[in-house]
Amino acid sequence: MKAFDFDRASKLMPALSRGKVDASPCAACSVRGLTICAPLDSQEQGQMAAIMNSVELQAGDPLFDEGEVAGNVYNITSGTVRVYKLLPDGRRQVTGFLFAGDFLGIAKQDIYAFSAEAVTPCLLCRFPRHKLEDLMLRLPKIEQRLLSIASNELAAAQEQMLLLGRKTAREKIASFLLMLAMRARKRGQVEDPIAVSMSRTDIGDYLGLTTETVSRTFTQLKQRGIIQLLANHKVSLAKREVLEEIAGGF
Amino acid sequence: MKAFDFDRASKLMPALSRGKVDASPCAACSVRGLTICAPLDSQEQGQMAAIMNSVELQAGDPLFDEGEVAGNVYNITSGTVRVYKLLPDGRRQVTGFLFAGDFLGIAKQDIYAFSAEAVTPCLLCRFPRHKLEDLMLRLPKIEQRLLSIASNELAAAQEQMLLLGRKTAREKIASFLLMLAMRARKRGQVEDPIAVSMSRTDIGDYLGLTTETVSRTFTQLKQRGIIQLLANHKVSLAKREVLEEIAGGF
DNA sequence: CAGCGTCGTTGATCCACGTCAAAGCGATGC
DNA sequence: GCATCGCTTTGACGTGGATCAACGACGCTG
Repeated sequence: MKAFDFDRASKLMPALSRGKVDASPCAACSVRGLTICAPLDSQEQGQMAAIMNSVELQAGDPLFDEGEVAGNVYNITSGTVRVYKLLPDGRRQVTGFLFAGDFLGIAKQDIYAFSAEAVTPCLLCRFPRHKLEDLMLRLPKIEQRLLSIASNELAAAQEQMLLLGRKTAREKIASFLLMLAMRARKRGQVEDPIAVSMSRTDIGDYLGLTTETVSRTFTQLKQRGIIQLLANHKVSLAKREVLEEIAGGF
Repeated sequence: MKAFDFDRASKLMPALSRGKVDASPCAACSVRGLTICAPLDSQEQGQMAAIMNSVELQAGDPLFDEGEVAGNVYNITSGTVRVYKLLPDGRRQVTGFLFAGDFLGIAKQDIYAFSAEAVTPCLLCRFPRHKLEDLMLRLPKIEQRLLSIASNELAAAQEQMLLLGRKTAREKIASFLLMLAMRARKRGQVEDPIAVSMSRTDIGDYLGLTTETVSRTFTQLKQRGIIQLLANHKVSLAKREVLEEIAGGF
């Protein structure tokens, strides 16, 4: 398990060393309503901003690795992050994709239970855990929000277990596309031609399939006119009802 | 989705209607150290006990169904509970087994995201959610404990996704047996001849396999001398190191 | 202690998906 | 404009686990 390379990270994330943030970085935040900051008033947001640093990542950059001391939590402002676990022989399970507005870093004890990497270029807000915990004592709303986020993630994890354990390849792909559409809608983005920002390999590792099966299943759905594969990794859900029927109870 | 039948439940759970609890039911509780009550002093435990009801279940009894209004949370005192989700055509994914000391009922919004049933006869402590939420405002330790429980469950869920998406049948069974042993140890029970309280079907639905495959894999491990199948659903982990090697990074 | 129902085991066969291999197909750089 | 590289697609083939079908082994009940 490779440790987080802070020197490399500093070069890759210029904002990280700058330290000082803008006067009111949160005022302009487009995902404020979605995330952990949602229940806070502007004075309280200021307290959050005071312990926050901005982080910028290139596609492929690691955020942290499984087993590492969990020093920070993150809020994604833009971009896509993948979260995954590895088996010793290299088999990988992507346990989630995170988008703008999503929160990252809830950890049992003080050790990350998974690794995280940028899928696309990303902007994030980083909070040192111990400072956030101090702040939680004064602002219990944060802790409540965190519990609510954890509950939602738990429900999503159970849905994903149902998918991994009991759905066919076609049902998995259909569920995946609908999940992307649903989450794009939640953060106010267009949800018909959805942007599929991750590779076939990432999708396969998320759904418990190989890239070949993912590719074949996309082709099959395309040939039946259920989806359209467009340029720039966009996918149109031509027959959403059919997709919903295939997904089966997502 | 069948709603929870309260009348039937009342008959099945005599303790439920009794309402009044013993003077200090928690003092004698054998799982106090493991569960949500762990961080509370005896006066605070009294406050918990005041909003608590005892519940007794027979094997197979439902606790609640997915989609139902999440009115209660539970603490398991003894027995085994299964938590699961269904697809419309009846395919089932067991998302977890719960044992003495485990907490049940963290729900996103106010709707259960899964169903729960007794696998064996069970004793539980039941807390009405709204009363527990009131108590949380006065005892933030409870909320912290709940967040900690949720974090642990999240880590376990990710481990299970790795298992479901990327492990072979043999690796799944090995991981499952080691998980049972580990959890038996945590609650202070014997962990070598482990008690396997659930059926092959339950195990299959937990691991994303069929009963036949579960049975064949058990037989295979037995023939290789790695485990022994004893009477009364007990299994001895004859060669635990081999099992750990097979499980691969659990 | 015989009869019955549930659960577990075993065998034969099938198929959805994995594996292996090679050919498109954009992007990027020279 | 053409070589290169990574990603995706497509094809041929193999296989792990599912399915279908008996059969055995308990535990329960009368």
